[in-house]
Amino acid sequence: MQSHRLPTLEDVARVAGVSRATVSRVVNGIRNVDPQLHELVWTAVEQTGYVPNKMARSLVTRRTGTVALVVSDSETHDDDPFMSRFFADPYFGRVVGGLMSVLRPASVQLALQMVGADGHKRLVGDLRNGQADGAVVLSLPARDPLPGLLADARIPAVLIGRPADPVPISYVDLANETGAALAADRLAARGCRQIGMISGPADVPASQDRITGFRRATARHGHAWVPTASGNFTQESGERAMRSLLAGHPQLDGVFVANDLMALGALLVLRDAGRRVPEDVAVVGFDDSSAALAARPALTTVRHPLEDMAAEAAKLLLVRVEDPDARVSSVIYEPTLVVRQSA
Amino acid sequence: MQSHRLPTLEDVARVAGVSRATVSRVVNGIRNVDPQLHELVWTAVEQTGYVPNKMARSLVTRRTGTVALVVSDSETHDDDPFMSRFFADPYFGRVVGGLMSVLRPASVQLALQMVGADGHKRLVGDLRNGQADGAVVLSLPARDPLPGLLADARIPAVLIGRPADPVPISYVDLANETGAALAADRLAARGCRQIGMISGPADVPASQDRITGFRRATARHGHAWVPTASGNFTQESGERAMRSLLAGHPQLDGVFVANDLMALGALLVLRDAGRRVPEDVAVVGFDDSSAALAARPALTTVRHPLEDMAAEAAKLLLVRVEDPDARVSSVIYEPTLVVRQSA
DNA sequence: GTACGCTTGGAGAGCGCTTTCCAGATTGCG
DNA sequence: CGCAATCTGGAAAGCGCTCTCCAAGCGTAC
Repeated sequence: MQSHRLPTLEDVARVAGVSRATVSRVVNGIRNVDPQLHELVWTAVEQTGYVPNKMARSLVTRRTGTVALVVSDSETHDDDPFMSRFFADPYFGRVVGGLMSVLRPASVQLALQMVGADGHKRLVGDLRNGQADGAVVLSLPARDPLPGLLADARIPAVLIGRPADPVPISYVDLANETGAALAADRLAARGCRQIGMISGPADVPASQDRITGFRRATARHGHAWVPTASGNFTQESGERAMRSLLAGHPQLDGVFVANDLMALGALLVLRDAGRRVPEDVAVVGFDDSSAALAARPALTTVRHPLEDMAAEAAKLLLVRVEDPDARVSSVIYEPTLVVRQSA
Repeated sequence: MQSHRLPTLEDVARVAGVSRATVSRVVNGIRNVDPQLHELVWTAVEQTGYVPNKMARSLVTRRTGTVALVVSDSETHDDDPFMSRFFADPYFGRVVGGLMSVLRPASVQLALQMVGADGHKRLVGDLRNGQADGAVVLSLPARDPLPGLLADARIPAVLIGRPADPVPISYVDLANETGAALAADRLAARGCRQIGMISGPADVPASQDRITGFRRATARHGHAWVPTASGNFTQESGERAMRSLLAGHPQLDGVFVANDLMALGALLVLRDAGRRVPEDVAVVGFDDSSAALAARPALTTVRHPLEDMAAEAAKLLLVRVEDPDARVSSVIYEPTLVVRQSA
């Protein structure tokens, strides 16, 4: 084992009896190098245990081989504890898993970045000079200025979930409206007469789309008006919303809940209220997260292929990193309904 | 906005009319620099929009300001899909959240690294020359060689969960035995006569400790023999284990389940079998994950302060990065029992 | 036999930053 | 008032790598 200093290109060159340039060419597999020299160099590399220094390489190539996963919450102050709660959400893990599935084969690193309202400028600065080659952005709140800043700075970036305001930036998203419509159709098909909805926060695009899509579809089925209570995507808020919905509309016999976690809460409240699911009240969730399977009765829900979407985002980003002038593009995934027991 | 080239130290120096060295000193807050010059330099920095280039800085300082979160699964081949499943586990998110809570205030980046059996050597190589300043290791399988390799290479590293074999490396862990004993005490206090256990995989240290601790404590309470079924920490495996346990020991009136997810499964099976919880069968889980609260009845469980532990791991790592010769240390957390409804 | 084209390896100029070493300026004290 | 001691800012040497020239070396054709 080397004492302290790690072997450098120089060392390998000396051992192999060639110049640094030649070693560099061999290591990077470039150009025509005499096969004999090629061989010679490789043995020298093995022998010295040489590993190229990433920093030095990046300094000249202007490439880091890293992309950032930016969790942006512009409404949160930088040292708020809020965001750590976000990490516990299955959402986060699914995204990471999806990203990794394409990043790892491409030998690209993933660096985690959290940024609150105050960090936007610094983040863009850091990104601009090679903190990372690009960024996948998870924009929590509505009207996040970050996508715009990123676009202005010409930093390769891909959003997961469409931006609230139109911005020239690539993104992947789910056809949330279609998904919500699927839920509405199911409820209607079951013959529900009095349909309600538990929505997410009103200012999140994905949440808005689910509301719009659900309303439009129920209207098509003859339900002019759908009572709605809103939560913030946590189980607890789902319980609260269900309680209020039930209080206002006792004959409710079908409800669409904008995510599975809230649906879980709704299920508990319904049970406590003595309603059978799905006999008395049919429930449809959204996301098809692991919670949906864990629920009793198992949740009928709209499948949200988050892993695939994250993987696609990673692919788009990689393309964009390769060619910064590539066309801005978006990929919209079609949700499907997963029928289980709750509706 | 600059056209293409970002401003460098040189540029700032020219604008301020001083040398690069002086700008560097000011930017890094070093040495005595004339307050007037200091001021001058800062305005030049603002004016040019200068952001130090991390790569160049790292190249000379040998510091990256990044630590890696290594998810090691030496039993998995590098392109197995297994690990992506791991990300969806709340465990992962809790660790990330805990790490971030100390890394972010310290302005240290977190880079995600997954590594299977084949990647160990490369990982160590990459780490050794400045991929990252150190690593927090999440070692999934038993007998992972990685901790040893890391120690040999003198790479600052901290494990979450004790290593299977003794290795000179820092770690944080939970007093799993104590936790299991807490569960046993609770079951005994409730007057359970026929106690069973659903354990995790036999080769994972944490799992072993829970088994040992539970057996020892039940023995103290006069239960010489505890029937045990094992799972792999998933809900589904918990269901299976519960079914087999119930089949073999119909008069079971108390069960300790080695994690909450499996406990969730056990609860479902018990309900299907017509057993009331906790009246007929008392159930104690482990982890106090969000699943424990979501369960009905809410799960009595052993609290596993994973976020705190991860935060501590980050602190230990930071210390070690600062002083590589710091003493190897371990921090063991004491679990507590969270009594809810299931026992 | 000379000229010309092509291949191949080496020299060397940076990439942007930190940091050591030194010279010049300033101060304190005899 | 002079000399040593102290402080400040600049020049310059790298950190390890890539990549653009350039000079040989070789083969071919005239």
